[in-house]
Amino acid sequence: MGRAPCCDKVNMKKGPWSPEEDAKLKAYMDKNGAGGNWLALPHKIGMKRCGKSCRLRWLNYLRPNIKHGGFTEEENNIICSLYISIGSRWSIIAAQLPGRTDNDIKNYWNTKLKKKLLGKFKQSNQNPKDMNQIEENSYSNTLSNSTLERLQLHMQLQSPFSLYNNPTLCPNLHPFQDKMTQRSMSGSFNPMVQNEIPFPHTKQEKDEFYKPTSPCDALQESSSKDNLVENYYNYSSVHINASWNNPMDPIFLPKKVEGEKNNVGIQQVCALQDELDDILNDKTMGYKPHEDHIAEFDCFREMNSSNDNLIWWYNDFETKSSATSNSSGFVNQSNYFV
DNA sequence: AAGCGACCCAACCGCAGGGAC
DNA sequence: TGTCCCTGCGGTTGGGTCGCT
Repeated sequence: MGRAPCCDKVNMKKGPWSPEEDAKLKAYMDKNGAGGNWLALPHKIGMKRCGKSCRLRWLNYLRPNIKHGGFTEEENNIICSLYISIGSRWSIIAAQLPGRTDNDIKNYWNTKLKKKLLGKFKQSNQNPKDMNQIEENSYSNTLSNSTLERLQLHMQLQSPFSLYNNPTLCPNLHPFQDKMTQRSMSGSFNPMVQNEIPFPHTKQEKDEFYKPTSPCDALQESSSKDNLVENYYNYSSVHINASWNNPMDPIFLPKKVEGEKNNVGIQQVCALQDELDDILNDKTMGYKPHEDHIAEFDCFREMNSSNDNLIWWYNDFETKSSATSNSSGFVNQSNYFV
């Protein structure tokens, strides 16, 4: 027994909306709103449309203050940052971009941004044999396309010119995150162990975490600690769902390169957390990146600046593959945590 | 001018979650 | 507590458009 359809699909009109339908829906919505029942709405206004279709049309097209196309550099950066951090949570990403809909951002990402950032890599025919090996790799096959894309972007951002590797541009870590970063650099950090996930667990850690470190934090300190805890865990749940409950998720994988003093992967994740934390908790009254931030965090220029970047992913696999006798870079990396 | 493929984006679909009963 | 219904979300589809040959 399948779920009953949301409406009578036989008599429902599908496909593009006519100007008359738009006008009808808009007039009703302007006057009455959906009234909490989208499914009943088409019947009320005498339209042969599914309620879900009406809702979608309203939210994505007819709603006031909707912007279409013309994404700015700032919006590009926000989308990139959030996608790398939380993945395809389009509704969350859209919530940070006033006037943008999740559908719009999703389409924009799939048709423009993703190709700009990843296209060169995928189109390059270098080492096709090795690419096949990557395809056949058992671990990479267990990753979703979204995760693989995030891995590629994540590693792309490890360029020395990337924002998150530039101490003058990278947001300061919260002392708690900094501490966790140091722990990860010292080798004592193991994300396979639940208690190692950088949440404040003990009373001492929680006190340290919530200690004000800036005027903005001090402002938050004035609100109740319960709210802070709730906000932090609400925010954290985004990360848990996105990757932290899956230690194999690439965004969670620190880059382990012999001789590297800083664990860049963890720092990037912490920086993204910090940034996203600000956004989600509205500390910045809306995302307003510094001009230098925008100028330097320019993925596209990075991609175009060096042909070396075209083979960054392959090289990373090579590095890890040669580090041990195991031929699979991914397997090596996953074994690192076991 | 016609054919073809690539690209774009509005719209659809199925699923998950939450609230009401 | 379980079921039903509705909403919201993310993945996918397919028709329109554009550019190349």
